[in-house]
Amino acid sequence: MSSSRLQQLLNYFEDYWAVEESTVKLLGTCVLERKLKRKESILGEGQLCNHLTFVVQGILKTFHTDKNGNQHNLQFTSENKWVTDFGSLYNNKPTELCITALEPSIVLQIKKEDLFNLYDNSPMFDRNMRIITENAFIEQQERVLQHISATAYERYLYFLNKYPNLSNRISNIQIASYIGVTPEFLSTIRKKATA
Amino acid sequence: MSSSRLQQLLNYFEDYWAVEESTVKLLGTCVLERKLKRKESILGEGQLCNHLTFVVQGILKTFHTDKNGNQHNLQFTSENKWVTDFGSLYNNKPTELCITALEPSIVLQIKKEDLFNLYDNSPMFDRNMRIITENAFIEQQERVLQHISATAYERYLYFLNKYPNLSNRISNIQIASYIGVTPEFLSTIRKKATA
DNA sequence: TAATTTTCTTAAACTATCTTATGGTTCTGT
DNA sequence: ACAGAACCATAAGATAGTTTAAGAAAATTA
Repeated sequence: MSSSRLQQLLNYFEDYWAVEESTVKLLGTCVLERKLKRKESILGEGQLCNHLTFVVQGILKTFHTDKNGNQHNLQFTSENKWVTDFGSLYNNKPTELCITALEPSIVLQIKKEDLFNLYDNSPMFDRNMRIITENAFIEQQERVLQHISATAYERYLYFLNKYPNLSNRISNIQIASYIGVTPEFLSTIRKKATA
Repeated sequence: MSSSRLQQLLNYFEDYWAVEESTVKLLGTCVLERKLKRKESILGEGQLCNHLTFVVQGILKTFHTDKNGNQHNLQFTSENKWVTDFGSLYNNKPTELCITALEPSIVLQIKKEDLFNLYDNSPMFDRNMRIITENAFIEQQERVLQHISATAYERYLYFLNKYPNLSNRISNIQIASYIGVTPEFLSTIRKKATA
C-alpha cells in the first residue's frame, strides 16, 4: 500500500504520543488499505464486524435500518477519524449497523486479531484508544443531551456549527437522517435558518 | 473506610481481570468513601470535575440544566457502575452537568491525580477503563439511535425493559426527563402501556 | 402522626413534526 | 453530453408532544 497513507496514520498518532519504533513496525505489517466507491460498504447488517477502520480520505456514514426499512444515520466519519461497531467487534455479535461510503473514499483497516495484538504489545496504543473512545463517548453524550433538550431547529444549527465542512459535502437527506427529522421538515427548517 | 466497600470494588474489577497485588494496594491508599443524602450532589454546574466515582449503593442522576432552567437527565448510575464528566475531568473545563443522589447513597471516589497514577502503574487498569468506556459508548450510541428512530412510547418500553429494577426505584418525573418527554406526556404514555 | 412537599393524572388548547403528493433542479454514471 | 436517478422545495392535512391548570394520591420531613 501507499506509504504516504500509512504515514498519515502515524502522523495522527504522533499528535497523541511518541509512537515507539516497534509499534510503527507492527502497524506497517498489519494495516490494510482499501478503496471504496460511492455507496460501497465496509460493513453490512447481520455481518460480524472484524475491523477497526481509519478514514484517510472521504466520508463514511454509519446507519441503522429499522423495521420499516428507514435508514437512520448514527455517525459520519471523515478524514482522520475512526469508525467501527464496538458491540459487534468485541462481543462477536452480528451487527445491526451498516457502514457505507458517501464519497469515493480511502480507508486503512486493522483486523481484530491484529488490533488485540497491538493492545498487548503497546500499552500506549491501548491508552490512546481509551482516550479516543472517551472523546467519542463525550460526543455521543452531547448528542443525547441535544435530543432530550433541544428542538430540531436547534439541532440543525448545532450540526452546521460543529461540522461546517461536512455540511457542504453531505446531502440534506443524510443530514436530516442524522439530526432525526424527515428531509421535508429539514427543508422548512432551512428556510427559517436562512431567513 | 469500610473494607467491605473496597472489597465490592475489587470484586467488580476481578470480573474483568486478575488484579495485581500492587494495584490492590494502590487502590487501598487512594479510594475515598463518601456518603450522600438524598438530593446531595458530588458535582455542580460550573465546577471542575476532579473525581471518578463508583456507586456502591444508591442511585445518582447526571443531568444538565438548560437556559430555561429545565433539567434533562443524561444518565442514572446505580450499584457497581461508574460516573464522571469525562469532558471536565480530562480537559479541565468547568462542567455543564450536575451529579446528584436520588436516594441516600454510598460512593467510592478516585481523585484525578490518583487515577492518572493508576493508569501509569497498571496497564491492566488502563485497559479495563478502555473497555468500560467502550461499553458506555455503545450504550450512548444505542440511546442516540432510539432518539432518531423511535417514538417516545417505544423509548419508554425500552427503558422499562432495560432497567426493570431502576424503574421501580425512580420517580416518573425522572424517567420522563431521561427519555426526553414531559411528565404529563409520560403519564398518557403509561396509560397506553398498561391498557 | 400531622404538615408539607412532591408526584401522578386528566383535559383542553397549542405547537412541532410527520406524511403524502407534486414539480422543478441538480447530480451521476455511461 | 444524455438519461436516469437522486435531491430539494412547497403545501395541506394528520399525528405526536407540550403547555397550562387543577385536583387527588403518595412520599418526606418535622
